[in-house]
Amino acid sequence: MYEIIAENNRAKRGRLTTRDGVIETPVFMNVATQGAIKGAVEPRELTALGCQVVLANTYHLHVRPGDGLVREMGGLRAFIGWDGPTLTDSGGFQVFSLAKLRRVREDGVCFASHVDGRRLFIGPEESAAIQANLGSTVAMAFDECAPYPCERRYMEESAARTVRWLERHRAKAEELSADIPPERRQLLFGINQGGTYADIRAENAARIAELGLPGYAVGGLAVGESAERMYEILDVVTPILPRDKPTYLMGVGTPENILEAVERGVDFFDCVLPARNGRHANLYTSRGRINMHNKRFERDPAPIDANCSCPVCRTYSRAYLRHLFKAGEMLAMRLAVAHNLYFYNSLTARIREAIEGGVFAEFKRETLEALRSSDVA
RNA sequence: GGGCGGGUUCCCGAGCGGCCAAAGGGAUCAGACUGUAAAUCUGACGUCGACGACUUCGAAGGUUCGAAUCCUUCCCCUCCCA
Repeated sequence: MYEIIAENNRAKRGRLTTRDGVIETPVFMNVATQGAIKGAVEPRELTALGCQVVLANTYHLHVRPGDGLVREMGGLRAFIGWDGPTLTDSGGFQVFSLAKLRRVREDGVCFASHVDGRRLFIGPEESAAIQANLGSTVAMAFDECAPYPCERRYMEESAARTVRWLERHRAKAEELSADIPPERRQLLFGINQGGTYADIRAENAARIAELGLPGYAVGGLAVGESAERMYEILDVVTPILPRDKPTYLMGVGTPENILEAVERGVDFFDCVLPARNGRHANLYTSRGRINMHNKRFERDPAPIDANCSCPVCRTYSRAYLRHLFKAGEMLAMRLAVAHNLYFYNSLTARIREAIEGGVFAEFKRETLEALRSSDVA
């Protein structure tokens, strides 16, 4: 059940109560595609890093170790040792990221496994069944994340097909959960598509909004178009999607993107950036991103971010982090990813506070200004 | 003392008469990364007033139109024999 606790213009401060726990929004979900945060941060450490929701992937867990196995092990949460809510992406993103290994058809998508090349088919029914086995708190509808740029005709077809898939996905999910009491059922979020075509987006959003789903996502953004274009699309779409349901901007984004999207009414986010950038020695600070490989940190005794109170910043210096990266120590990534996740989780926590306090606009302006200051030395 | 092999740009290591400022690694210095086929990828890496010029391949001479590559001497190093 989703309730709006506070609003600043279009920005929402919400709360989604699920069978697996409460999610305070805006929220940043921490990405654990294969049931693990890349960079070796343990699931049990995530709470201390401010994480509320762990995101995993349908395609990847289906390929390995197999969703049947996860079910046998008690479901995703028991399997990975995470108590809180989870969300599984449907495999729709792999239609985009594994474009060379798949073929899209009306009934679904044929993949050649990226692991061993074996053929596998995922359509809305398969995705629903896999996610039911995984037992995630929130399941995402199986969609096609179309590339950018994308021809208008293809985008029209693709978005329309994704709507048909959504209807099938919902029917299959209902069938699979027939025996489960309503309050124990997995939530299904529909996904808006349409690329950068405002009219396709708008029509698509109106269509899926009618379905009365417990949440809606905006997909297919941040795939190459400019940030400005992305904001324009959000301006078109978020007013059409039901405001009394959570809105999830998939795969986004930078701290700046998140602030801009919250302002436009988005309350769920996820992104690989904090983990990937962490592994690549790029650390977030309140005054912009820094590259820990840089020579200027060689003898820097300061923490990554003087304004950060994460476990890493409370203990270790930039000089030590830089040394760990230079030496290729695994600990470098672990610490860097932990810090970056904390940064993102804490950013959304501060956004929630700001909206509650009615000062989101000022908070956004000041935060953006600081992020752009690059005054990190 | 005799013999073999060898000394290449920060390191390792190709090259063995022109296509060589010199392969390939590493190190170093930068950069990218947005529902993760990513602990990955890209660029720079002798000097300079740089689509060109200049100085390099242990040292010094020499052969040649032209040498890191051939010859001579010298200086180091490895290994083998005394």
